[in-house]
Amino acid sequence: MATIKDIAQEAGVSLATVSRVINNGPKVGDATRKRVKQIMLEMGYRPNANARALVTQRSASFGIVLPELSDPFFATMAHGIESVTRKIDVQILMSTGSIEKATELKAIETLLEHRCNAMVVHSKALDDATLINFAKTIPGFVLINRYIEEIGNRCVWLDNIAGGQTMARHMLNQGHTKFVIVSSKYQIDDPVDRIAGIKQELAENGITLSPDMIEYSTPDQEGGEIAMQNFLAKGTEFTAVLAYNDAMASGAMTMLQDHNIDVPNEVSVIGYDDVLLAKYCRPKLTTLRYPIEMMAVKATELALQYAAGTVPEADCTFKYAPTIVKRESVGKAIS
Amino acid sequence: MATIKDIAQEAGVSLATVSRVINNGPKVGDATRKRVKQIMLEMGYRPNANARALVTQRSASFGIVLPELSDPFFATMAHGIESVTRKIDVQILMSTGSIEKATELKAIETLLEHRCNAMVVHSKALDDATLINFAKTIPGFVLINRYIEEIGNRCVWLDNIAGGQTMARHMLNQGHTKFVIVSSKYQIDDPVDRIAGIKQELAENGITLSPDMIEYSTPDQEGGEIAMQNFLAKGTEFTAVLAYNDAMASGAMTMLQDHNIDVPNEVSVIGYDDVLLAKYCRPKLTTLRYPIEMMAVKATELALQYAAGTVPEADCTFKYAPTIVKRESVGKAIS
DNA sequence: TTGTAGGCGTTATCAC
DNA sequence: GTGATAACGCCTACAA
Repeated sequence: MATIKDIAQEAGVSLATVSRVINNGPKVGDATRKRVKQIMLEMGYRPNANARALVTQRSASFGIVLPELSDPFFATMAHGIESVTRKIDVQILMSTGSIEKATELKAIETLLEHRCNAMVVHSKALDDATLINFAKTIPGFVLINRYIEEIGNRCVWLDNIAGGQTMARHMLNQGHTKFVIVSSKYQIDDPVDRIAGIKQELAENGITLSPDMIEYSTPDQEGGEIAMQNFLAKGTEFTAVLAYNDAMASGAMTMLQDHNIDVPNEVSVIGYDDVLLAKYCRPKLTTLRYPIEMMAVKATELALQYAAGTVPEADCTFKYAPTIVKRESVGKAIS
Repeated sequence: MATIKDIAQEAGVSLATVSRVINNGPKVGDATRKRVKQIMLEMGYRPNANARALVTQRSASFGIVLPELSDPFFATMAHGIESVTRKIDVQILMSTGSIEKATELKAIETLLEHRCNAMVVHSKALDDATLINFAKTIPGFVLINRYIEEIGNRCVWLDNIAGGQTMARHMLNQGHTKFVIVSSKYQIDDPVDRIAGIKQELAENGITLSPDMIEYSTPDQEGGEIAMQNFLAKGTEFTAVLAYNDAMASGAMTMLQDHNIDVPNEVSVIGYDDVLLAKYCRPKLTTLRYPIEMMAVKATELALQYAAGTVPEADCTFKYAPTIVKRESVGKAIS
């Protein structure tokens, strides 16, 4: 592959001149510039990103670490990130850390080896201290979907407590009083916070939730089915189910329907996330919109800013609140 | 950030020795090795991937170019790729080229600038010649979802003609005779081939499809709705609809249901791809399984092999055929 | 406006 | 076993 040297030789100029042409440097004669460009084209010259990153001390790639791509939620997140990096001609270097401490750590370190100075990371397993430490040494380090007070200005996150409250309130407004929660068995912050929010809102309305009104399962369609099956088997009485996410909500609905329980006429179901399937399942799912794409965009811009040394206003915060999307799975409580 | 030089100084050895330790080189004293490792740990040393790539002449990252991530189909593809690169500690460098010639080209070139020597690319807009040329200069260049004869051993693709035949045959077997196709308005190979396959199969059964039995629209839920709306508006008679993909099928079903036409009792619908939503929509979608994840894995392994110089058997081919997944959206034709 | 030279962090080829 | 030292391809003062 042709190098800058080859071009220089062919054009009869020095390396420096070619370099200037490549980088649209200021002081190059018009004729020279044109000729060099021509030759670069002919020889199919392609700058070596590695060499450039080495000397420049900064990579042209933007790091992202997320659990996995097959989940539409994360795919959407990646899409948000990509939508901004694309505009500024920056490549995405992707690392996956499947919600495991070791993998997440490794994911970040790999990005570091590539000298990414801007990255948005989704980490649930790593402890605060580790993350804080990274934030202090990596200029453009930004966390998404997590809040750590000490580095609050580098966190783009969703208020899950508010989310839980909103879900509960919506059901309350429809007259529901018998609640059941279909939650995730992975006890990261998210499910914990959401349940806290729900309980809080219910408590304010004089309702307490006994532990057996919560079933924990894998946060997917199947998990939702199983959780609902358990409630049904236990003979639990309820008219409102609050799910950890849309997939679980969908699974719960399926199971309900299999038992000839009508949604939303007999039982109401609400999801969380508002991913694609919420629109596709029948009845269409009423859910909370997790503005993940918007948040991803914000996080990316933030990371880029920090990396560029542009520090945002002092202790600004990037907290988002989920909003309700009313579709068809929630109805008035049967009186 | 600490460099190999810092380590050497601190440990009182030469650069060469440190380098050997890092790469588990052969001739290093046990004591020295241990001491150096200790110091690397203490100083938080991290090899510089760029420097390494520069001198080594090969990148530790695997390139992938795809249209976009928000589409679950491509997210699944990316997931397949990631599942193999993860095992061998290789990072993914992602480029998006939104089915446009210029963008696709740029996506590949960027990867090249990073000196990726293995990549799997999904390109629909670039012409054969360009792709063939890349295949000849890039060791580990592999195409996915596209077949070009000249570089057939670097193509991992799905037989869409067979797919079309399979769809049609399945409907035929249920006794259907009145067909309608909901296709994509983007005239890349895929829809064209599928329609060809369908027509072929129908022809063998004495059925010809007039052009107005095909509606073209955007290949998503909304496009499916619009296409179906058009058929309904035209008063077209049919009992079987063959969709370009699951999203369109789902849209068509929704529109049918909105008009109180029962699926599958009055009209049968079949999709293509078998993405997540096929399981979520109601009735559950009968569709063709596009083994994209498996194919992505294959493509990745292939790219890695080629990049390593291991040439697979001479003119091997990597053609996949979609298989039918029977769910609930197809029924016997009403007699 | 153009050229020279030093260095970015590694690996690899020699010597010792 | 270990240590110099020359690349790798590029950028960037500093000279000319």
